[in-house]
Amino acid sequence: MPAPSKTSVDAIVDAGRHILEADGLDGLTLQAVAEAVGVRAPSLYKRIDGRGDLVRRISNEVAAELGATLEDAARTGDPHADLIAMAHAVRTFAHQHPRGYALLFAPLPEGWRVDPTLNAQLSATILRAAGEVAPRADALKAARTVVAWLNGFVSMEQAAAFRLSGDLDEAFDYGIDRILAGLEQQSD
Amino acid sequence: MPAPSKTSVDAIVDAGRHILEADGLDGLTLQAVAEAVGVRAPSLYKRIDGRGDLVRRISNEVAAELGATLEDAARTGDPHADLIAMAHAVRTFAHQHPRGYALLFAPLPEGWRVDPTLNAQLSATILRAAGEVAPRADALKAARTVVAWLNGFVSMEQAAAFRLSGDLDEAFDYGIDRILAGLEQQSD
DNA sequence: ACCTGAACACCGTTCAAGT
DNA sequence: ACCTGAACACCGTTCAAGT
Repeated sequence: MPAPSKTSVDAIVDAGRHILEADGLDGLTLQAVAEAVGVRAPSLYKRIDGRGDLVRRISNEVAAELGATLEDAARTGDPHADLIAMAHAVRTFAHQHPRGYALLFAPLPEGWRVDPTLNAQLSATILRAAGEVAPRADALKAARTVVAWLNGFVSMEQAAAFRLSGDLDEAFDYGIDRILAGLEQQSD
Repeated sequence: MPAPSKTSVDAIVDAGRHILEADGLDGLTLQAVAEAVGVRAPSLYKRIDGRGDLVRRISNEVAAELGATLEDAARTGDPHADLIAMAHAVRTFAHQHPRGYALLFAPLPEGWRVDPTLNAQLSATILRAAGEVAPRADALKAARTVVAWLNGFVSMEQAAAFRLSGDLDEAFDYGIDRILAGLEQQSD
């Protein structure tokens, strides 16, 4: 007599995302997830391959959403304007899903990390625009400069690492403006 | 009959740093630290206030070391050259103490975080140089741009988040060069 | 004064037993 | 086929008991 399913991978990952955002990675226990979806913790192993696998699945979902957000933001066709729009879109996304965003760049154990394919797709949109504001030969380096600054700014903002006062919105706008100016300037 | 001391705060924090670098934050258990210093786990509570307090003390030690490294790197007096030297010094430090460096910017629970005073001291050296390459009124925003990029670059490098190929040393030199160019350029 | 074993409330994970 | 309780090996933390 087969026992009827009480949950699903999707329900588990969704519950996991909510718990992650509410209680942080430490609060994301299999027992909490199990309770949220209405089973006992051991039953989760029928759908997922343990806690690391759950974290990886959550990261993948966040990365896919962030990728879609990025694509949406790059619509004018003007690479300078698109990069600014993408930067703001990423920052807004990070504000809406702080723990999920942090997961994408966290130094997690091997096998917990986001699917490299998703990460590459994420870079592609920025890479394209960066190759148009900077000399094409510098496209990858230019994209890395933008992404490093963007992720660094958002990460520090979330970790409350900007201790001194001062308007962070203004600092963000200043940063992307000055970086684009540097990339657009002809290097000798 | 008083029992003789078998360990000290310094020994505990030092052992903790070694275990952190070797096994990561998850591996930094009080049992592992206790074994390393030759006592049982409950005895640690005579010196430190639990695991969070240990993490905070380790962060503080790392921050102080990084601060000293930064000061050492800024010696030419030329702010442009000093900023480049500081950027390289931070990256080298992060390579030497990857888990400790990550701790400084990790989104840790309240009460685990590094002493704000140390964080501010850390920024001060960069802030001074940034205020000389950019207009003085933009000093704080300029410093934040450099620090965000620097921390973002190093964090992504450590999280293996730069998936595409390409020379990272070259990308690093390119990044600091272009950012300084942007900061030095007169904004209209 | 410091150290210890025992205990408690949690974890993740495995597995035999139920339906 | 899926779910469950029990069990195991770990955690952090508290505390009474030892010296």
